[in-house]
Amino acid sequence: MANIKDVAERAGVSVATVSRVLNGNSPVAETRERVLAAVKELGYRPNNVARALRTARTGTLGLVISDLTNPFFTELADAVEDAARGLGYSLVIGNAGERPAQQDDYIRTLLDRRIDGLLVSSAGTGSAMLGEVVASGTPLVLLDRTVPGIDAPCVRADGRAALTDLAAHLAALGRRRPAIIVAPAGTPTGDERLERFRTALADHGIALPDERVGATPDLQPSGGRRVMRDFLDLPEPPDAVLATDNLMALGAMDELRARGLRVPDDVALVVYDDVPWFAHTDPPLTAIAQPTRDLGRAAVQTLLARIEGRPAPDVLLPAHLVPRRSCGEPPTP
Amino acid sequence: MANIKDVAERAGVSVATVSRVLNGNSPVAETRERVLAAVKELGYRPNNVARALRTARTGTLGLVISDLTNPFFTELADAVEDAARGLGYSLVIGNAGERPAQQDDYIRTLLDRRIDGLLVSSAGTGSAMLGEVVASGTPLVLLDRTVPGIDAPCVRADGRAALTDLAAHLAALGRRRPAIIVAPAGTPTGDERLERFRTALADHGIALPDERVGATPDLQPSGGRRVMRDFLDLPEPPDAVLATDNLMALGAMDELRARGLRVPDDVALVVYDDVPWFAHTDPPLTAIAQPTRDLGRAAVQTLLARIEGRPAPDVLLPAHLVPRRSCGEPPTP
DNA sequence: GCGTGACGCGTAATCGATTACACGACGCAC
DNA sequence: GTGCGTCGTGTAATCGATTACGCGTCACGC
Repeated sequence: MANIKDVAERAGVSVATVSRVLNGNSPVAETRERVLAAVKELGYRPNNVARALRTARTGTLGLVISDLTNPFFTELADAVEDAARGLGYSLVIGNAGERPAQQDDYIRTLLDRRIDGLLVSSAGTGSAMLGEVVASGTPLVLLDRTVPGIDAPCVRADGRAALTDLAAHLAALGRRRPAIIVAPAGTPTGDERLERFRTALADHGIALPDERVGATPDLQPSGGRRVMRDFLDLPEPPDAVLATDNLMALGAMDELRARGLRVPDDVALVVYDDVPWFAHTDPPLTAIAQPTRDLGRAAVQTLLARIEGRPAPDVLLPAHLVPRRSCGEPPTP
Repeated sequence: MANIKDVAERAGVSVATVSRVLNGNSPVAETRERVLAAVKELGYRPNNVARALRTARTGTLGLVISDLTNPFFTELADAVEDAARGLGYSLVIGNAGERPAQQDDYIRTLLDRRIDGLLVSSAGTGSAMLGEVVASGTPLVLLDRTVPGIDAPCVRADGRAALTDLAAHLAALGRRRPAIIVAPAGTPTGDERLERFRTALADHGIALPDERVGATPDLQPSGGRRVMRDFLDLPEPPDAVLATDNLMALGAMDELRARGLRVPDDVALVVYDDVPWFAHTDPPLTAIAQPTRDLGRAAVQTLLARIEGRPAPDVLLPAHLVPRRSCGEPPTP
């Protein structure tokens, strides 16, 4: 591939002039046409590696996502990528697959590649490598999941209003024995959802006892199914279940079907994360929808602020309840 | 961040020695310990940008995927990424969103970044930029979708055996009026699936007339639903429908449910691409499963062969039929 | 005792761009 | 005519690594 020297030779100018014409940093008059002609004839494209070395800017952002095959994160990654591209950045996606070791591996690689900034939706609870990112001075923004002790802005959804609405919704429909399927205790996201759901239910005089709080080790259908099995074996099984992640909801549905129970007649089902599929299930699932695309956009904007040295506060965007038929009320079309 | 010069100074050696210790290219004895100590103390990590400039190897592969939010491609991307990482490469993913212009945009960017090789599952039929990739000498491998006129190996699934099996399966279950939902004519993948399905059915004396071949402009649920609507409005509606993409199948199911029709009692439904979700639908959907992870692995291996100058033929991996309940036969557990 | 080769290491060129600095030409004012 | 500012351009340093080449040291063999 042609380099800047080839262009300079062909145009009969120095490499500095070619660079100036292409970057428009300082005025170039007479020779401009000749340079542009040479660029076109040779099909010259600046080598981004060399440019990055010199300018210490790669034009690349990194995104480490906890599980790319989880539709919520797929959509989030897609939104981040759209936003980044719109601002002239390209994006390197690393998929941690919910494995902290792999996550650290990826962060390491991205730092070595000298990306301009890093977005992380962290798998697991903590990460030694995240401390290193901060120490290295690479701008960092946490996405969807906070990490205690890490000094970086966090962009995520605020589910409180939605959970309040959900409690009211379930109360209005006469559900009295709610249950919740959460990630293992200790994960900030899960704890917060549980806490808030419980509080909101209490406002309607409904209790959420510990035996109807089921934790799964992994965010997978199998875990959701196991918890639902335990719920249904209770002396007083729940009449409404909130799964705080979409994959766990799938497993929960499987168990219900296996027992011949019907949604919403026997058990109401609500899912956190409104992935497109849930509008196509039978019945369509009531969901708590996170503003995924807005989250992606806000995350990139926050990261850009950090890159440019501007102040970047946390961002909390409201999630909202999307009532469908899985709680018993007909949807308002 | 510390660079190689800092390490050299601290260890009291030259930068060349540091480089040699770290790369192990030539023997270094005496000073090795001092260098390693200095590396550790400074937390030195080689700058990959500089290394890439010097060696003309970035250690990065590019993947341009036609639609990342389509679960089939999500899994494919995940598989490619796993395979690449296993071989010491990182992966830049570009999502074309089925827009040829965006795809070209991404390919351009990746070429500018001097990636070592490129994988493309092309959106649309042709692409001027793919020609440029070949011309630029960047190793290229096509994934899942061939592109006529592009001289690059293609890695994809061979659905012929699965379609043959499917025809037999449907015939055995007494289905006599099959239909197929395909991508618009002209896309090699769609044409091939249609052709093969028709041939395989003919072997059982079953016809696939044109009125039961429905094309959608986009690979989306809405398109699948529209085609299914037309099918059901026929004087003789089909008793079995094959959707050649998973998203189209979702739309088709919506239309069936909206009309109160039941799967498989009224219409059998088969979907191309066995994404995890289909095991959780009601009823679980009979699917044609592509060997997604194997495809990803084979694609990376083929690309590596190209990078290293080894011969790289096309790869065809067999898809297979996964019978579930959506055609009427109980699944064999 | 000296040539020879292996070994370990430093010097400097190199990759392809950006950019500080300097210099020549030109125009204008005195 | 001389001095000076402006404009356009070239020269060369630089980013941080890799690596060809060369030099000094040492062991060995004759």
